[in-house]
Amino acid sequence: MMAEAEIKTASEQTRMRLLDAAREVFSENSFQGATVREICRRADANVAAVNYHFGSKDGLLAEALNFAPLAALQKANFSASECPEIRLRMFLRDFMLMLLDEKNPSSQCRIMARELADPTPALDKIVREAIAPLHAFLGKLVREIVGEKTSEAELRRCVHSIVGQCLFYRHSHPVLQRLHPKLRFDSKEIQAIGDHIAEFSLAGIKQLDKAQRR
Amino acid sequence: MMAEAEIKTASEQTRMRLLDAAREVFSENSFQGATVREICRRADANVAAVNYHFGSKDGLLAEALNFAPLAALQKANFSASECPEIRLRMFLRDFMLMLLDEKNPSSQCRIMARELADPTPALDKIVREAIAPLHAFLGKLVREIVGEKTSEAELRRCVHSIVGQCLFYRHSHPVLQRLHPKLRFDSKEIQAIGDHIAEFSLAGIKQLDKAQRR
DNA sequence: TTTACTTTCAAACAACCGTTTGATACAGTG
DNA sequence: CACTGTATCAAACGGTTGTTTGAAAGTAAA
Repeated sequence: MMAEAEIKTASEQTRMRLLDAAREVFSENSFQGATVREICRRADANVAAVNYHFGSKDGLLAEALNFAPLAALQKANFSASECPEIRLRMFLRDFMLMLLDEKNPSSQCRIMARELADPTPALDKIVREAIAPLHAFLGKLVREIVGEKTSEAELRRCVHSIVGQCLFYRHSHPVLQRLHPKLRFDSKEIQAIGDHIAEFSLAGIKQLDKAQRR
Repeated sequence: MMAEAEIKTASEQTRMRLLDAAREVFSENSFQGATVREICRRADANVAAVNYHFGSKDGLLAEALNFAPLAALQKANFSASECPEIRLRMFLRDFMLMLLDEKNPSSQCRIMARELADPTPALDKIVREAIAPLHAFLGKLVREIVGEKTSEAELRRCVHSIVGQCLFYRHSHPVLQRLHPKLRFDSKEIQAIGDHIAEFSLAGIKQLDKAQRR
């Protein structure tokens, strides 16, 4: 019954190897493009292992998703005592590192970004557990910056503008590589991108605030 | 040898039916998700027709792409005599209509947006003929607004911010439907989105200009 | 009509997909 | 030891994919 947390049975080890491989492959290919055979190859497991442990390819994806890191980011940010402008800046830095840094292990966000375009049976879970909380979090943050007068529709569009800028770099990565072959997305460049999005968005948000008073 | 432009041979008619159906199916599904059989079914053609007329599924996609409407938009905008701020506003309205309006026939932009995420043999053509010119066009427009002092890197990030906001609504359409089920993307809402992106971005651009002078 | 060429079509092809099967090895318990 | 449920494995299954084939139909000039 696994007394020690470190010592896992052989079965649990292959389960974890499968989950790791799945996160890798699903973040590199689309759901249709990712194959069970490739996942099992990387996990050094038999093709039947996926169906044995997770029931199906869908089930594997659902279990591979874990948005705890994203939630932790929001929680930490929420309890920070800084002003909302600085908190937005901080969050965007961390979020972009999570989205773009290859060394960052939380490829779940990359899967999430990928699955936006064509829906998967797992999309409902992604929306419920990751996207909806993220939009709510950003909505509150923006609300702190703009006044109460701003309508819900305009607030929502601001959140969309912020998220859209962030996801662009992930979605369009293959394109950006061809447009600007010399550009490297090291952690310094990623931070610069995060800062740019923060400044750009703060100006956009405050302009809306001003237009309201006019 | 086809004297009249309107009267086409039977062969050319099926070619066009195939291209129309291909644009439909490719804009609804990913490249991997779209099947040759479905395209031929909608075009009332035999399965072999695709390979006979276009060589392969790749070739069909390549020929189905036609970015003339997008280029026309840029050209018309470029020769307008308005100030750059208003031209940006105008362009974003038209561009969002092209991206989101189901009644808009130029589904090529929808295919383009779709293909950003996972590359296809046609991606090189898309980048060359559509994305690179689009970024160059927006780059010039933004350059007219900000001064000459702004660095190329920052200018590029502004373009990315604008394009990112636009593409977000196309990419995340399935997600937005679940987040805000009541929201309908009729042409009025699309124009409001375009205007929001314009205002939001203009503030972001000008803030960058001010930060420069500081 | 005969001839030559183009276009369509049903059928089949080879490759790959997710999933299932049944045998086999292996653990832990009595 | 035997027994039992779990985990792995090679192999196969049924289905779908893009593509090819070879015959049939259509077209147009000689």
